[in-house]
Amino acid sequence: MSTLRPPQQHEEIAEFIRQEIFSGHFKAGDPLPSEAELCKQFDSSRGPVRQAMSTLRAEGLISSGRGRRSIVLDNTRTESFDAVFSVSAWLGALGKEPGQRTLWVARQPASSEIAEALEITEGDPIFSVHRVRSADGVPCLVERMHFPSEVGRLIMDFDTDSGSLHRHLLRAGVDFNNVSRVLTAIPANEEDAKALKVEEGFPLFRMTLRSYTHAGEVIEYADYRYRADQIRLGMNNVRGSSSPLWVEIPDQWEDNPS
Amino acid sequence: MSTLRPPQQHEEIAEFIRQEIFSGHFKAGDPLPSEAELCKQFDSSRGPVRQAMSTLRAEGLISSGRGRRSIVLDNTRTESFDAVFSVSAWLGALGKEPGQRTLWVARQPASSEIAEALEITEGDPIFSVHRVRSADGVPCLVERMHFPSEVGRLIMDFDTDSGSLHRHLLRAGVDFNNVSRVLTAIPANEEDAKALKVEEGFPLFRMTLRSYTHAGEVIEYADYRYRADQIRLGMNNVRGSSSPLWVEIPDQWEDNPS
DNA sequence: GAGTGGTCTAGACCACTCG
DNA sequence: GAGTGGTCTAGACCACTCG
Repeated sequence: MSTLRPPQQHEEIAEFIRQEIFSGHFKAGDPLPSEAELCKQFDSSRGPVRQAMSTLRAEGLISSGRGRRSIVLDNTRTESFDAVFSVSAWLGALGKEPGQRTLWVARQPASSEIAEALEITEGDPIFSVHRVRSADGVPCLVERMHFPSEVGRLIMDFDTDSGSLHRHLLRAGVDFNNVSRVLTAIPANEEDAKALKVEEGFPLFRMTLRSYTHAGEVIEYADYRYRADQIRLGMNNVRGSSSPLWVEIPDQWEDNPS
Repeated sequence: MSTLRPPQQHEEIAEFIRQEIFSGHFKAGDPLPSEAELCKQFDSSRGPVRQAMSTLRAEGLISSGRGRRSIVLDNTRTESFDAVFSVSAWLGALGKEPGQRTLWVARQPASSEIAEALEITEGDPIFSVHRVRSADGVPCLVERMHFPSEVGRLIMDFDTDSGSLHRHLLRAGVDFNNVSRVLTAIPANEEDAKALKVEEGFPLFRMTLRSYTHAGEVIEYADYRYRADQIRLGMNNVRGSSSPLWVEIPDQWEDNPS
């Protein structure tokens, strides 16, 4: 439906510049056309042009400054919101064929950890799905998703071996508005080890994710584990734009083994 | 100097709302004042108000949508650009006392790895600084920074045991415009192990960082290593805003040990 | 139907960059 | 001094939400 909506002017302008960058017509370091030129080219006032530039700055594609042309930055990979919380979308964007094998699906009472993450009461019913995800057939990460019952109910008629669970939930009208993720490291447990074909204790990246509705209700808590030797996480930041990102030292910092 | 510039209207409005959120007057889930109300309150037209809202959306503090009030999101920690590339600024923001002990400083020819990262020729002179950084006196990360000679020259008259090197370089007029970071995992080598007081092979987070000028020249290549059990990295993303972030699977993916 | 934020116009002034 | 992007005004129309 949103794909049928005629694109807004500022979206058209941003998409034009994006395509020029990705296709290589605008190269890293090149100055962009001036705002005045873009206004003429798109028969637009400055508002939509500036909104497009703002979008591209937020994506880390360009850098702007008073008195000089905006220029194209070097790093062109950025993550769409979908890739942020859908493994299928993420692998698809990387040009890999996503696969999945269900380890188990359950309707169960929430453990204290999951209850806290979902902001419900311990013992409340939740739906859990554990899957191994693969890229071009190679096991790539273990995915453990937990949903409160009003969302989990929508999974009952979904074949978890068949692809993107998030796409299914979006189609069912679930209002995924924003996500919060935390990355740590953890040794592989028995289930991880079997699924990823490594030994127990092998170092893994652990990314936990909470999805919220616009109203702030938690509708998903998920735990993704990747082999730490097989993944890279990247970030681009431009001066003047603060990014929704943070790094912290947990409180048990003082514990100093070895 | 930039701190002496009178604040722009949109900055005042954004700062007002930010303070209301951080002080707890506006709580998670609360609706913000309408744009019309903020226009009256700040005797402003809609432009600056909308620009302030856009800033706060990019910071992950609020969520907006057509037809309804913007609301305050739950996760309020965000990273300023300074914290992105200055360990001193980052620890300061966490309320910890930053410390540093210089391991060594050298003017040396660039290795092939560093030359590639700095986009110079192998063997060109570079300045390197290796330091152990601590938080409240506890060793916290190993920092290895490499600068091309035109920047590195500015370090000669800086006491590397005395604090923020980036602040020194900023004052000297170095144009840090944007940074690109990559996070991976790596086992501790001998120098890491001694500095962080762990055994060789202990799992570390490795964050490499490249800083660029507005013109796209690389002015710094740095390698930070943290104990993987002592750090958490977080990200907040709102639907509709794509963030300058990516995750990838390196090419040697097929190698499947164990 | 009243209120809201998203989009857009057409103008203005300014700080800054660059030749 | 010409050109540029940053900021701001004062208006307009619209899609959407909500009671």
